[in-house]
Amino acid sequence: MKVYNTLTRKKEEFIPVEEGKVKIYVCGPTVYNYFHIGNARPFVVFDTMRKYLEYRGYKVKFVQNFTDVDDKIISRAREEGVSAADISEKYIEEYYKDAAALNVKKATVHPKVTETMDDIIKFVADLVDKGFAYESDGDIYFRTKMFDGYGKLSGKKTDDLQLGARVAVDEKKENPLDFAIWKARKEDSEIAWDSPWGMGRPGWHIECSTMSKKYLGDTLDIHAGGEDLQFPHHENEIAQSEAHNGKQLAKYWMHNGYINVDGVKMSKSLGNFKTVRDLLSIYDGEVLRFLILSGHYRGPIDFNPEVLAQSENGLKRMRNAKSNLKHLIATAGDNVDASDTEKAALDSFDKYRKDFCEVMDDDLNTADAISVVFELITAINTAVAGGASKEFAQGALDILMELTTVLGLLQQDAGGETEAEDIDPEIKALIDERQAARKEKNFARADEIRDLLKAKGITLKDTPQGVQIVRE
RNA sequence: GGCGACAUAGCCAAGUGGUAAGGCAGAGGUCUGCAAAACCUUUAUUCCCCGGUUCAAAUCCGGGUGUCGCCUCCA
Repeated sequence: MKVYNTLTRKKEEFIPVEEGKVKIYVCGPTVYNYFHIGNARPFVVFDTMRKYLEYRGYKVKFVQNFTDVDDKIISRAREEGVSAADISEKYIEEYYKDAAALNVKKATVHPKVTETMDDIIKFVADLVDKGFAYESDGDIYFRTKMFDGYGKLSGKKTDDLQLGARVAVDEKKENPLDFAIWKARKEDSEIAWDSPWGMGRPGWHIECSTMSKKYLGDTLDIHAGGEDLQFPHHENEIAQSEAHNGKQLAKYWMHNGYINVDGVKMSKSLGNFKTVRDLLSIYDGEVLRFLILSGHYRGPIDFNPEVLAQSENGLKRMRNAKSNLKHLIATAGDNVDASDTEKAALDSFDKYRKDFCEVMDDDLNTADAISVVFELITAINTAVAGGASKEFAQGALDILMELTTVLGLLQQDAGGETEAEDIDPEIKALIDERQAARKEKNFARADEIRDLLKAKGITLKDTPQGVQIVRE
């Protein structure tokens, strides 16, 4: 597999540090609110990376943190008159709900900053001991000019950075580029931990350095996140970790592009965001996932109702294929074994498996992978046009599900074939009545019943194999 | 000011030297009592513009235009 490595600005062959195993760290959310669709992008993209690597037989250890101490959490807690922990715990729970709706699997470990505090303090103390950090009025700052590689990820040269352009230069620092790794408490009511430098809390960047080291060791295979984290967050992580450990932090750095609104980046500060929670009341999670995966992860996605509708319709085509196959299986009756033609068709589907892997191997080209799935679906639908044996329909369903599962699509049983015994007797009676009416060519009554059930979210499709029942 | 990304049909989108995938929407057709689903046909002489290299360029090189991003917290 090839992946684009931000560190080298090139696609490189992916070779894990340890054969057969992959260690991934993805920067997780700061839990002070529901996450928005822009935040969701890295969750979905790197979850897909993980699923694909697992599909290819790698053992993946996937770590995604929760930043549960932060200015925003503190101020939110203050506004609501509750503790910081109340806020962070609530939104961690909400994270899990929304992530599940997007078919994002839980990480192997979801560490929290508050539970890693001893390690963080030790990490900071080590950096001070080594001379890479210094105390100033209770704060600890990282001495960027001590670290030779500073700027190697973002491609920034320290001389070119326009200092103080957007934020006032802090005279507590030796150098304006230095960044806080420990912040002294400003008032007694603020949440704080005891440290050799007094009561305080960690800076943002140090958390990820400590948590990734704690759970994944000195060198990870893949460190990932949104491209806005490249600088300063990831640059600072490299500086801290490599200064501390003397080893390369990550072999591969992967960054996803933004989700835009009217061509402008969606962000909390601009206020032009849509939370996943709100979107889920209109679209189901797989539609959002489909949208995110329908473009290459490094490119931008413009977010608007039209692309959502397109994703919804595209996903519907996939769901129809699944549901039609299930209906064929359920109604196959005596037609059990595949014919020779069907066997040959089934064998030919292996082409799509190969194509799928080929495009995914090329820097996780999920857009092409989706295209391959559509090509498979066309092939299946064509083969199945005059009915199919149970064996064939099952074989076709298996490969369809094999590929879509890697993408995290078609996992929710929306629009599936409903088994006869699952149907409410009242509805079953109506369906039977409609079939009888159709036989007598009483189409007015038949259509009336169909409309009635449609209003209840049950769609009836008359197929050569009998009536197919689809729930919305 | 420094650094970087992007520009392909009505829309979304893949494609880094060999003559434009796939999806959505639209049009026509097949099937159907009608629907639905599905299948078939159709929709870019052309890939922001201008030069250049090459037998051959959306793809490489040079120049330009436009949009966006990072340099504060941000996925």
